[in-house]
Amino acid sequence: MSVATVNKPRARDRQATKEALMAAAVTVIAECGYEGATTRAIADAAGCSEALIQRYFNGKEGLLLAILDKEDDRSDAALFLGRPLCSSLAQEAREMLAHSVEKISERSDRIRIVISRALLDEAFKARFNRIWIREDVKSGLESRLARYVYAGMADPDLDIGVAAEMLLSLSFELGFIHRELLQTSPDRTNRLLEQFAEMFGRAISAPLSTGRSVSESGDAPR
Amino acid sequence: MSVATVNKPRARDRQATKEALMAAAVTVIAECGYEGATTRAIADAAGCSEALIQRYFNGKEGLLLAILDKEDDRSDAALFLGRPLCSSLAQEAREMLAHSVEKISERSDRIRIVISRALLDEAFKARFNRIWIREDVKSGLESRLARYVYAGMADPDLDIGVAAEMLLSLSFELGFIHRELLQTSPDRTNRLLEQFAEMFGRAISAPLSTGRSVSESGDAPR
Amino acid sequence: MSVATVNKPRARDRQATKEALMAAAVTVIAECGYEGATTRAIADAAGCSEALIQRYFNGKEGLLLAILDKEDDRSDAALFLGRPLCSSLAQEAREMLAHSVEKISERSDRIRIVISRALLDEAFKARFNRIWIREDVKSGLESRLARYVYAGMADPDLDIGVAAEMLLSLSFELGFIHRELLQTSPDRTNRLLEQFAEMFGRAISAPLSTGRSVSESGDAPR
Amino acid sequence: MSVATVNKPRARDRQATKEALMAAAVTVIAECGYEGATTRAIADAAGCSEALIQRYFNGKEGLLLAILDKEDDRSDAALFLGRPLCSSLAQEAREMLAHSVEKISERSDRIRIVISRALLDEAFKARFNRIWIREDVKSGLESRLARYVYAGMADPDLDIGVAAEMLLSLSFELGFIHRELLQTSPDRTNRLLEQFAEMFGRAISAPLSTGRSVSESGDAPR
DNA sequence: TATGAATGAGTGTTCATTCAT
DNA sequence: GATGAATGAACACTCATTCAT
Repeated sequence: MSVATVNKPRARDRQATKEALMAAAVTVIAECGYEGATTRAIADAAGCSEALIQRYFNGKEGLLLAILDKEDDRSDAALFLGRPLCSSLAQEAREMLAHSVEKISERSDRIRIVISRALLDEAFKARFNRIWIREDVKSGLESRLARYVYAGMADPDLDIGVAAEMLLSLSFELGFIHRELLQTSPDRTNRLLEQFAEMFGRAISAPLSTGRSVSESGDAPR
Repeated sequence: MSVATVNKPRARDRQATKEALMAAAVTVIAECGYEGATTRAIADAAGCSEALIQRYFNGKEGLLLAILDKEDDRSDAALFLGRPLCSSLAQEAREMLAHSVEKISERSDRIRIVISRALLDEAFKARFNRIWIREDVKSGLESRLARYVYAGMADPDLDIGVAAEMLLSLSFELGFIHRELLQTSPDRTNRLLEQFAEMFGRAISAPLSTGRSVSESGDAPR
Repeated sequence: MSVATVNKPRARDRQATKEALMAAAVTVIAECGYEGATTRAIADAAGCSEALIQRYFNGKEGLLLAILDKEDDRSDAALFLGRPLCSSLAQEAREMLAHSVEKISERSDRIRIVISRALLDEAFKARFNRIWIREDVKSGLESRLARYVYAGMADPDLDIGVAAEMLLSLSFELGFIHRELLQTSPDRTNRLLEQFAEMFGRAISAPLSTGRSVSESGDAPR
Repeated sequence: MSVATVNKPRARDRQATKEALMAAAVTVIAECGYEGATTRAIADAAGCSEALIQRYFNGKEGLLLAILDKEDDRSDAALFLGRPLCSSLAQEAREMLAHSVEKISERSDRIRIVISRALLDEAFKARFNRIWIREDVKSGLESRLARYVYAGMADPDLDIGVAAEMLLSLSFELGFIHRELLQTSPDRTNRLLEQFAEMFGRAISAPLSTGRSVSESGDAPR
């Protein structure tokens, strides 16, 4: 009614508003937790009205789901999988781990939110797994490892699938568990990364006589 | 008068009620999430009045903290660390992983609750890490690995600390991430465990010449 | 340009849309109650935009008022009042009641809505009564009854106005209260209608003092 | 924290609070309509906290149901039915109508609320009818009328059940429709009551010859 | 003109917490 | 000490309405 009535009416751009809400939600939830993040706070952060969370996402839960669905990004893995093979398995592991750690860290807020919720909500967990478990990524990784086997660099007796799984596990450990949960410093994470890669290389390298010879000596200590 | 008071459950009840509340809280929170778990539901599950959560734990948050503190259990790691060395590194890894996976699964509810919260609450995360990162466990594990090195079974050039960290990482991956988050089946988890152990053994085994020379000295430490 | 505008539905649509909105409102309100009926649901049912409720009716309340005003339909009562007199008062009552019950049932949704609201909203009730209480209908009915008196068929000592009121009361009872509120079956309603008509006939045809003296003659008519 | 912190903590009397809430609800809903009556306003009027509406009545709807259930009062009809017979049928009708009108007017707020809602809510209507349709009252009334028949004062050929229904209909018309909906003045209501009673008496009195004689003259006026 | 994006005031409801008993 | 009645602040969500396009 008075002069100061100019309440910015926000751009009338449905898509932009939806994205502003999703970005705001990630920020606020990462800070306050899912239930701690009020729709009011999210709307304020997005610079729009609370009601739009209901209209566009069918409520707060829908907003979380939309964030989860956005996690379904096929592009960055493809990027890595398309690169030429490395000169050694250790180097391959190093680059794969480094790539993963970086990608995870870029999306760490979203991942924290989504995993935190998945741990306590069965339905959400199921949906999360449908999106998170990337069989294409795993099989892409297996293909690469298979090429090392073919090149005589990796032990043909090993289960390539398990090796791929181990690499994925280590990347999640370094990129998420250490960095986001245990708060390991970047320096230490990098050192671990280097040495995990080294060890992984040794673990699946074509057997030098060592592995065998040692097992021949097979006497248990003590 | 004084006689009649004997009828009422007294003093010792306090401790029993506290524990009933904590157990109820774990159950209810695991089911509904932390904020989804109402004090009413917890009190009902514990068979007492809501007000006691206030009195005994200084509120709901205090109850969660009490649960976290209970995680600080020094006993089961000690159990494993006290066992005799294995006949091979792969076997050592196998037993360590199996032990961890079992222990984690026994406490999976509490761990899920606590990690879910730690991911989104900085203060809680700090407290969690003070309790969760068990330097004693890690150094115990390093000691065991060192004895394999001393026995010529492990590569003395490798960083024992990193190897221990890798083993811990793999155990968390298998015991928690796969079992609780990714819902990997027990069968597949066991298969992964076997092969991770195998690969870990190869990763840190002594290389060719070294292995031999040390293994010649082959007397078990201790 | 001028040709193209013909493609767009124009001018006459305004009235059609208004009526679509009113019809939709009756349907939706009858189903969900007045406050339960959202403008969105009404607009959807009418196949147009919510904003038109604002533009055309000046808001939701205005839409209700428009519905109420439509109740002001002079035609059907006239229809009945224009018919020739019946051969008996019971028959007159029967036909009048049947006519009313039918008319009420045709408009039962609108009536339910409007009465439900009138019961709890003084202003609305006043407006409702201005429209609902049809003095013309009542006096038309009185005229008819007067003609039965004139014909010697009805007791001239009775208050014709009261008799008309009684007939109107009974028609409302049968047509609305029984059918819409008490959910009396159509069969039972019809049986009541027959006998109410019969009793009404006896009530106003008997000469005053007769009650007792005639009872001495004790033969039942019919 | 300051001096003025003394927020009356209300008597700790569950039953009293429940009744205060129900009374407040009747008042507020009668004034504002069901949906217009906010739980906040009801709680304020009752002098307690909103939360108690949820706790005690399971929400606003439950509060309305509780009000409806209170309508289930067997006592006042019994009062009337226990009285001695009157000297005439007209007098019987007069007293019955007067009694009903008075009882309805005493509870008019509750009845308005409950009927207003029943008109637009099928489930509520069903529940309302289970409580409102008092077969015991109707059969009590029939018994009384039967005694007039036995005394030779009422026509034995008439359907006593229908006569009772008519009386109940007229009482509802006078007591509720006229008084609460049409806002007929008390004076006019009383005049109608007197004459309705008179007419009812004539309607069911033992038959007179008039009926016959008038029907004999059977030519329709006009 | 008609639309639909946007809003803000206000809803019923929840819940950890307090406190008289 | 233990209870449960009571609370108030805060919640997600609704909806009639406004207004730029």
